[in-house]
Amino acid sequence: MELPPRYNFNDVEDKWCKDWEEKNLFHAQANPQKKSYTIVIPPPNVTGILHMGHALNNTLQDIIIRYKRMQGLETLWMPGTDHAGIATQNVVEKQLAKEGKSRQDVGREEFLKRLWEWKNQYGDTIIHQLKKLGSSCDWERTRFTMDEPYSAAVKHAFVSLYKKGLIYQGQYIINWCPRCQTALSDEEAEHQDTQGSLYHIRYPFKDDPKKFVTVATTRPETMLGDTAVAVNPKDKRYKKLIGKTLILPILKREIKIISDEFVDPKFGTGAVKVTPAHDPNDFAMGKRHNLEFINIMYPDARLNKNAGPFAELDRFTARSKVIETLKDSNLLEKMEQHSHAVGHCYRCDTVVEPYLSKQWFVKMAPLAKPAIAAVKKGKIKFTPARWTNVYLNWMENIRDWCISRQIWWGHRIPVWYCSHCPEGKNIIVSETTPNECPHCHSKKLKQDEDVLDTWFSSWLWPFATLGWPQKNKDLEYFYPTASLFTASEIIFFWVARMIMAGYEFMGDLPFSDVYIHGTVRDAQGRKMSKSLGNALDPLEIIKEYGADALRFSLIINSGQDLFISKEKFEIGRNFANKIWNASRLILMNTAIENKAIDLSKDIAYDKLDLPSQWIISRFYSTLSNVEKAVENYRFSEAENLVYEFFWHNFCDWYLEISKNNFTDPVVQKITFAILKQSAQMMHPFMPFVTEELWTHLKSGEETIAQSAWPKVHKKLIHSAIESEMQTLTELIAAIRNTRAAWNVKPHEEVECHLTSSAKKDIDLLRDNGNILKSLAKIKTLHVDSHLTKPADSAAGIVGKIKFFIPLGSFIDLAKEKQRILSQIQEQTKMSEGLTGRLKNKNFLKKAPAEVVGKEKARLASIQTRITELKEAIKNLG
RNA sequence: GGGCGGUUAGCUCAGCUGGUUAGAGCAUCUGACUUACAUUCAGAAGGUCGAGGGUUCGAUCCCUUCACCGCCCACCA
Repeated sequence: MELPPRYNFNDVEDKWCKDWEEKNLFHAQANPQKKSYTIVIPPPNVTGILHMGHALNNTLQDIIIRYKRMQGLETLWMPGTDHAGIATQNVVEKQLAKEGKSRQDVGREEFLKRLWEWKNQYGDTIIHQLKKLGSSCDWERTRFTMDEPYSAAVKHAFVSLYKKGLIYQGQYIINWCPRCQTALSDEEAEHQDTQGSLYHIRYPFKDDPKKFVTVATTRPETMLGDTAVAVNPKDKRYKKLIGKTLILPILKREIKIISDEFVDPKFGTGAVKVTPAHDPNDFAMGKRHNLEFINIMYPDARLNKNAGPFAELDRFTARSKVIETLKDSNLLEKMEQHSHAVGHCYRCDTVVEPYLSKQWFVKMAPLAKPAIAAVKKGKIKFTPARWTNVYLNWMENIRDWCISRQIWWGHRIPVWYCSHCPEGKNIIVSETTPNECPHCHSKKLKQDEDVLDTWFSSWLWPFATLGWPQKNKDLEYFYPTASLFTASEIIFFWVARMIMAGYEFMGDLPFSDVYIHGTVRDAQGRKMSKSLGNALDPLEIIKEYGADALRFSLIINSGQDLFISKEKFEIGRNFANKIWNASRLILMNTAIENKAIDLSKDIAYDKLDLPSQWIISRFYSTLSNVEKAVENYRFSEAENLVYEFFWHNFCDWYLEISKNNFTDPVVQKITFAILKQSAQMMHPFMPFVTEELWTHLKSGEETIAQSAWPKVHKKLIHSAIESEMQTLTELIAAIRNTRAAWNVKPHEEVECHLTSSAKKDIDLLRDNGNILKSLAKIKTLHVDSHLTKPADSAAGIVGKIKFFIPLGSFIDLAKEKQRILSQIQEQTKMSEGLTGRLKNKNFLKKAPAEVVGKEKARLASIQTRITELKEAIKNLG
């Protein structure tokens, strides 16, 4: 076999990427003969470039998809990208800015043209990168949230919700990003703790300007929009003042003191300035008390004419000017340090402004109902389970969803206004562009300028990608999907909304399992980000270590949040190399004609020697445990299992033993069959190296990706065999250990005497003498049930087996004595502890008989061991 | 302010219904060019399982208090 000693992953991975795609291997089709297993990819943003989070997310999906595919299910992994409204628009705006232009300069139509150009040029980047990872998506189906059919689905969803009265338009305070100049949903405003100041400002009374009420605020510039001061009706300090008139400083506007339960008497001064147009609470108070709503800002957060002397200033400049002015007129009582959470735009990190504007909203409570019930009933399960509460908590307190965005990249809201009909009656909501007003037949219609929140399209992803609202076979066959893999940040944005959409539009859940994986961080625990410069580029890792290594290393570290540094990828690279070289050894030494070996039929298991029985048993018990682990989403455990089996059972022991017997056709068969099935077992985790090996292991034309997952033969799993072999390996380890302690050169062969009081052991040792001799480098081996310790020999014990290695000139009696003495000490300590426990009446009464029995046996063996050790010391003289 | 998670070897983490001597990888140290692999092999050392209290015959595991770290949610100006 002409395999090179160093596994060349770059070439191999490129080759199979191409091959799989050319064969369109992962294309799924409705097939009533089989059960379906569907995953929809969390669509990365078209602007996205592959980062470690994607790598982890997609590896997880690929593992389970490949696993289920091999298990014979019709697996569909639906890929695609999200148009990512604001994010993408920002990218192209930056491009324009380099030419010194704004989007307004070029106009909507031209700007959209630019966006599409950008999308067509760069939008597939991340798709290509996902392929390099080995993702076995159905690439033929790749979707984009702004594809024509998908857009139709979005419109359909909007219109259908509108018809049910679940979508409404209204003037409310929303989160406004002054840089993006658009509304944001509550989820899109990220709260960051900020050290700010709490300003205490004096508002003088109209009828006694020397007296005043002091209010506290963190945003003093908003005072220019104040239309009242509120106090708690129960607050004794202010009770008498309710209804009095104050003079708003600077603008000299007369405002009233009102009372409202909302006010917390304990915070600040107990008196709150009320700015109904710039604060959500004040907005509510404004409605309750019929206050005036004064908007003091332009959409870019400069102050407008209503701000009087501060008009045209930026909000933060205005803030300091206001403070200065108040100081000058002695109306600033004090400034306190105050830390509070300030909302920031999740796309550009600008401080968001609570801003009064007309927006579209979705009424969420009715949608949440079935989505809550589904999770409570366990129809949808979160893994890890603790996310269930996070989800339920949010859903039970859900607020209406602001879905309109004042940007241009996205699905335009399917609403038209008739310029002839009166306000309020002029709205036309339609899936298709209307020609005329249905009421007055006017043709003067104008479409709503806004587009929909990106998430208003992605919440339809599990079914809109399958052709909804059209009814078709695919939708019927592949929906509901099976599992969804995502990070916790996305639960509210996407997962919760998909569940609601699933029930609302499909009448059924979108998926039954939600797997929430950890965040990938750097070695210091910081999030990976470009600006910090700590981001490891998965593509670089793929180049340097291989995609299999990237995948394997990420997953084996993925118990919770991952702390990743470059060296962590060595484990995967080394393992791939190990697999490669073990295969070389086997392929170089075996001549297998019929490559389809069924270990349960083609081998006389009962006649095999211990190591062969053992490796077969180990393989099937590992396989069975891997299945359990994957089914329960315990991926890192699954990888640990295959790693342990392949490296430390198969390579370290079985292959080492078999090396000497490779001429035996039975050993060849077994070795080959185990390698072949191991490759299959490891394929979901390391698709490339296993696919490459498969070309040498398979009998037909199929790829390993399409091959059938090996069947667990329970009859070939024997714990007795596994424990016998364990005795043997422990004995070998103990002999090696003793040799090392005495500085016996590794290749120097020694004499060894073995004995045991159990006949079983004697048989075991006699049957496997060759193995002992070769692996423990023993020249002459003496096995005897009655044996006295040879002079000048080092001794050791494994279970009931004692071994002696005559060391002649090597031996240092004092040192050996010391060794044995410390062993005696250790054993005595243990036996004392055990004796104490076995004398405890409560223990004997309450502990299960099984445990008591085990402890008794343990004590007995420790005691014999102690006497033996003592004897050994006597023999030393 | 509410909620959740974490604290186990120098580092990163397993330890899945409480029960032998708490495991692995990396790093460290000793030794080995053994013809599959030095991305290797053979060994060693390293832990009062964050602290206190409780439940139990028995606690890394259950309860409780505390400390520190992290995350999420939140309209206290």
